[in-house]
Amino acid sequence: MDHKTGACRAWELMTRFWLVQRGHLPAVAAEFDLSPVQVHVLYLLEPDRPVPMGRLAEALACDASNVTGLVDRLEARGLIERQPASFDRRVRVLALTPSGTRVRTQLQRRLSAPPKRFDRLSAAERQALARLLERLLD
Amino acid sequence: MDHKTGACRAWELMTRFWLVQRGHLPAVAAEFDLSPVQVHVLYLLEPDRPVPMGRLAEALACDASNVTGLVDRLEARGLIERQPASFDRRVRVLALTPSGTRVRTQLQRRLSAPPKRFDRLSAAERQALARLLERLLD
DNA sequence: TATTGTTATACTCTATAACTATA
DNA sequence: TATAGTTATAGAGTATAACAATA
Repeated sequence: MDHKTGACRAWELMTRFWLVQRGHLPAVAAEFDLSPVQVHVLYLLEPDRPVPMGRLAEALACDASNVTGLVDRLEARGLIERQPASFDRRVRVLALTPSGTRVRTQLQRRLSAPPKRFDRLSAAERQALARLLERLLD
Repeated sequence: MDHKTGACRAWELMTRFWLVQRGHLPAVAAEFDLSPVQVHVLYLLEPDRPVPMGRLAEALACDASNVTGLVDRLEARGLIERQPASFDRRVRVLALTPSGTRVRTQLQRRLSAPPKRFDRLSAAERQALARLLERLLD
């Protein structure tokens, strides 16, 4: 019982954290003049790692038709571009433009900046947390 | 330096987790025939804890005008209801209906169910994680 | 005067269904 | 035949500006 309770408590807190952060995303996105989903897309597109459009739909858990418009608007802003895929002529892969790469770098820095309440944990505790999360997230 | 790196690594992983979960939300919401933001609203409305509409806008980091339509649709489905606020006649507070309370309970159970990869951590590690997260989230 | 919530408007996000090109 | 992506369409989510009621 303690076993199960412990697991649930930790996961419950992870869920709470996730939903609180979800509430912060619109404001963070607005700092970059982006929408929440645009932030998510940019986050998923790592530099020099083109992603097929279908893979994006999977990661966002949305319909493929939705990705078309999403990509249209990001492409119109010059942040990403469609490229043909060498392995299959039906597939279009997405790559960051130089401009998109710069925005993504700033975004990553912004998202990775720990909030001030992180000070509550000592260096050792932070490392312990990082190790636990690493094992949890692959 | 180790200090700062440790903090960033842990937070970076929290951020990664958050965005991965964000990708899962549409599918979870669909299980309940809800949209992601509707799940978020229901999660924020605890039973017997009426919330002013303006507070909801804050928590979602969205404009107040947006909350009107959001609440309209949830109210039309009989999950929540607007009530007058005793302390200020301009304010409308939101409360779960009995039906909304039931849906929220199921939702909470669904969201709190730890994924199978939680097995990677021992009971002691899960407790340690829960303790660290508790201190981090207030 | 300032604030809470609504309305009108416009644009983005999203899914469904039908389509094109390729496999 | 099956799959990747697009188009057309409709509805939900979102912000801005103007408004009504109340503080």
